Amino acid sequence: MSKSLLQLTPVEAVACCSPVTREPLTADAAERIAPLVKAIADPVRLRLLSIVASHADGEACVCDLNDAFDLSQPTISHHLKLLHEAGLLEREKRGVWVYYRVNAAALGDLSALLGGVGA
Amino acid sequence: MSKSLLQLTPVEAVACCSPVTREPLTADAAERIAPLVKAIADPVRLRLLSIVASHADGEACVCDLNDAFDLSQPTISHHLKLLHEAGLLEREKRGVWVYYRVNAAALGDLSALLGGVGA
DNA sequence: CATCGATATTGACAGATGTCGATGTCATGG
DNA sequence: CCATGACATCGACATCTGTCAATATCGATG
Repeated sequence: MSKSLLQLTPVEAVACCSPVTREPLTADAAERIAPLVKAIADPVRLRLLSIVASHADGEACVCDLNDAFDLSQPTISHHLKLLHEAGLLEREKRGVWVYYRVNAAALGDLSALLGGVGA
Repeated sequence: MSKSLLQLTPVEAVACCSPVTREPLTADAAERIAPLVKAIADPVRLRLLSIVASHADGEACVCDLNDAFDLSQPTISHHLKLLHEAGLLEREKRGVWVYYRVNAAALGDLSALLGGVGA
């Protein structure tokens, strides 16, 4: 009943791994983790994530996000899509507007993966 | 006496910032952090970092690293250079061999930046 | 149902990135 | 001082990525 590995979002595929500094990553693990890191390896996406995360109610409307950047609306939409596909942002449409909120566990897993604070 | 901002390695430029989830990143901060994230946003570099970090004595010779991959020596050298320039790996030449070790604080800062475990 | 406004998708393009083979550098050993 | 072996640099190339303008989709509203 579980999804095949290839259907997992990057976030789901990462939740399992021990910290990077503890033991050598396997090639497979690295291939699964890298897309998640890539998702935040861009200044615009870092800001998007940060704005959503620190926004009141923990969610932000796309309309707010567009205004925060000097970029076209399709470009912002593109970055939001990447963050969503990586599993870092959740998407909810309410009426005409679309709201994004961060997947809190995702950033935590990624952080633990790097810092090794977790088990 | 301090280096100008542009001379800082990505790692040095990041050590100052509050967690991504606490308050919106400024455009400047995002531009400084992104290169550090980019440095680990590649499966080969993730593995290199992981192998070095978990290696006995905390350091690894390039000769060991080359053997761990099915890639050409220049390619590994290239990735090591990127990690070094980002400030994540330190480089020491001893005789004919070159040893890399991780900048422990660097990964920690990055982890804290994402996870917000720090202040 | 015609329109409008919010968001997503498409197509195109310039620039960045990962890879390799060839070559350079530099310390060591003969 | 020449050869060798370890590592870095260079130049070329294919692919990936970020961006935009144009267009599509889809609720809401008159």
